[in-house]
Amino acid sequence: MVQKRFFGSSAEMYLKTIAELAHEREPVPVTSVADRLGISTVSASEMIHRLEDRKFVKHRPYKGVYLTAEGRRKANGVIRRQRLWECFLTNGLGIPWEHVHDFACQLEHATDPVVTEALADYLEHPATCPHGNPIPTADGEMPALEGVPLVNLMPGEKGVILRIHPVSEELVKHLDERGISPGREIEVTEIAPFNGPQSIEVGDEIHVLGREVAAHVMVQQAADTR
Amino acid sequence: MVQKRFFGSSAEMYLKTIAELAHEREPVPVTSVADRLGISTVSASEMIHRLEDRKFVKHRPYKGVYLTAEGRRKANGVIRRQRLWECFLTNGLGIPWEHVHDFACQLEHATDPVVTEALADYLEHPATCPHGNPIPTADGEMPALEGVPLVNLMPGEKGVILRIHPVSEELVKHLDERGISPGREIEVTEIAPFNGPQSIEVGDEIHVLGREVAAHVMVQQAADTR
DNA sequence: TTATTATATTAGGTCATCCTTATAATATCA
DNA sequence: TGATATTATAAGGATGACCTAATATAATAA
Repeated sequence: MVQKRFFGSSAEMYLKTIAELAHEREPVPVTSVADRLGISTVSASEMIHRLEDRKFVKHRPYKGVYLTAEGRRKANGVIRRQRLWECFLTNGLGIPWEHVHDFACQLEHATDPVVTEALADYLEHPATCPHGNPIPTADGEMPALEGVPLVNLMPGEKGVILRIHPVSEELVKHLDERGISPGREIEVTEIAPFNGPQSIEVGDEIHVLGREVAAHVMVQQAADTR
Repeated sequence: MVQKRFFGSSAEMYLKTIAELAHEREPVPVTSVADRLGISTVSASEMIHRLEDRKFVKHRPYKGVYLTAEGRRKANGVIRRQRLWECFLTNGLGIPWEHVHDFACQLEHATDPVVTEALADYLEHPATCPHGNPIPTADGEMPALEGVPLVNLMPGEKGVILRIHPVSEELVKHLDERGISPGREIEVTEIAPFNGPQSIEVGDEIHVLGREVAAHVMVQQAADTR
């Protein structure tokens, strides 16, 4: 029987999206939420009001949305489920890591807490998903995040890729095609003028990354040894 | 992003339900479908019309519903996903087999074909789910079913439990508590008068099963050696 | 064959989630 | 400060999946 959930997968997507956007900018503009979810701002606004009624978010008109403590807990729960599924899909089922994001996104809304925790046990409580992003704890805490956005590095600076913010499958695929994945060492060789794209050395190759893309790649910056 | 499916999980539940009820009686009365799904007959009727428009079922008023070839393929796809998940939840995650039914039911509607087949590979293509029910093939064929309903056995007749029709978690739990699970040998010791319940010997114990329940237990009947 | 029961349909509603179009309010920049 | 751009809200609709109550029709059993 199709069970009635006390709130639908849509609401979960909103909370997750707000949480993901929140550590780029807080408060999160409603417009960004709408864009990311591919819906109209009117609909997003509507839903955010409903989420506010249920005390999951706080909306400051013309500023943006914040998660409440409860909302953050819920959002982290969703993210936990998604990232655990990503681990399983990649490591268990052998699905290429650049594809698992969307599959996991479907599964995350259909996963009972009992299944989530059994899955975590089974996977031996991984610290991160295949993209390198930390997996929230069972009680809804997000582990502290390290690293700086790749886009902040200046020419000559080096680092190790920590994680890729999985905004979309296209982004992940784009990076994967350029050999950029967690653990790889990179060096910024050049930045084009006028806030232009970065040239990045990965292994023996040099790739050019737009700023938008590089903003979603987090690196552990190496001590500058020039 | 929440993807738009060309039809929702509800429709999948209808098809699955019709398929499950079909080998008890064909055509399947709309009332049975409604009962099983816990919805009104009006709603069921409505949805069945929609499914008929899409050529998944054929409805004969006052008789019941049949699946079309296409509908059966779809239904078997859903059942395949569910039963594969049941295998994983039981054998992989160690969730007790009497609990996995509902969890798998949630997951089945959120599972991409790519994931389904990767899962099947991972599980090494099991023939049956933990309840003993056959898993349809990737192209939507349901393997032939053996066995007779336990309720058909007469006192003195013996057999081996092949599978339990997973109608509900309660049914499975009820049977599990009485030691009735696939592979067990049983003997009918008595049938109470007036179409009453059966007494079943399992191991050293004797349990009494209502006819409704016993109708969902399929057995491989042993040659009568009295 | 008729009365009873089972099944189907019609009409009118609810709820969540989305939409477009139009207007109002605020922010920001020149 | 005033003009422009951004953000919010209001109004009206659409859709899918459900509901109840009332009525119509077919099946079945006395």
